[in-house]
Amino acid sequence: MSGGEENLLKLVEADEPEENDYHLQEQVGFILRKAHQRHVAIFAAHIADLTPPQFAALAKLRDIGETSQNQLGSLIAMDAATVKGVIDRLKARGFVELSKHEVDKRRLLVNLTAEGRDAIERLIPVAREITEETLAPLSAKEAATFMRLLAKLA
Amino acid sequence: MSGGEENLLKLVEADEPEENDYHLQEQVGFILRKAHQRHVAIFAAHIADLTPPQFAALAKLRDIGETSQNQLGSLIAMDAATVKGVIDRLKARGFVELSKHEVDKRRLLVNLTAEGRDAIERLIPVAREITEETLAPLSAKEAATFMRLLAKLA
DNA sequence: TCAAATTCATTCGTATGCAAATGATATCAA
DNA sequence: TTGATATCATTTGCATACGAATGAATTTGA
Repeated sequence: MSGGEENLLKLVEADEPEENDYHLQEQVGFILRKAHQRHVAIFAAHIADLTPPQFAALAKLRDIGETSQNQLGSLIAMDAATVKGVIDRLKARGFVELSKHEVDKRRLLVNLTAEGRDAIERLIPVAREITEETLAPLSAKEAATFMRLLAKLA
Repeated sequence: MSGGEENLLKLVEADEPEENDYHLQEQVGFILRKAHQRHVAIFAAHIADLTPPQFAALAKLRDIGETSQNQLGSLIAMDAATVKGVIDRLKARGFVELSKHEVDKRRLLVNLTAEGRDAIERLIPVAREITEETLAPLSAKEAATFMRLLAKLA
């Protein structure tokens, strides 16, 4: 029972076998946040005049055509408050137009304008480059594995 | 040479072998954003009175002790403007205290208060649960692989 | 049928997150 | 030494992101 015993006891005290140290840098949430930050920076470097959420809205509208604002939001993972701001700004830019649903008067329909369609068609090839650059630190095989696992977490 | 030929030609027209369709749901940036959202939701469910960035600041201060605001920011991946807001709110909550650097008068030193230290010590076990729950959709082996690849992207 | 519950959208408040501009201080270099 | 640079912090402006509250319209169910 020589020196250092107290510290050792402290370590073993807890119910679970927890280490005394905690490394923020190794936590999935912290790294996830950094990886997302890096992606956004790559996106901004390629597409300066549109944010990732704005791009997502246009890309989804291209896929499915006219939809209600909330429906669009749920498809691109934005709550009602967030999607409203995104759509407002896209409307101000002339990329989407809004109209009222004839039958269900609660709904606000969103659709691409010709300009919005041109923009998204033009940007999709750039978006492919952004995806490529984001995944560049990984080999093709690693990238495939990563995408598979990431999808499970999302 | 029967019907559909024109569509086929259109597809092959481009320089690169690009598909005509673009699936937002398969883009790494979009999934990364969703995975991050899910993690933040899990975090909030476990720790209601602190955000992930606030937690990160406290955890890092616990690691390294007193530092300047900007230095802390770079360690937890926040720019100067962002870290200022986070520290301001932690100060208002009594979790950190600020002081001027004696030699370099530009620097603003940040340190944990006793209350801040208590809080972070108490929350670290909860943070381990948050990490665990975030990775729960993956097997242990998958989680290890994922963390290794994610770190390469961050 | 009609009251209760649900859905759609808006608004408000709070918290990141980053670019750009600014001011104060410190460091470097001629 | 001093003039040019660089660093630290702050502020402003803009854009997500989400909880909570609200109001309008629709759907449900007893």
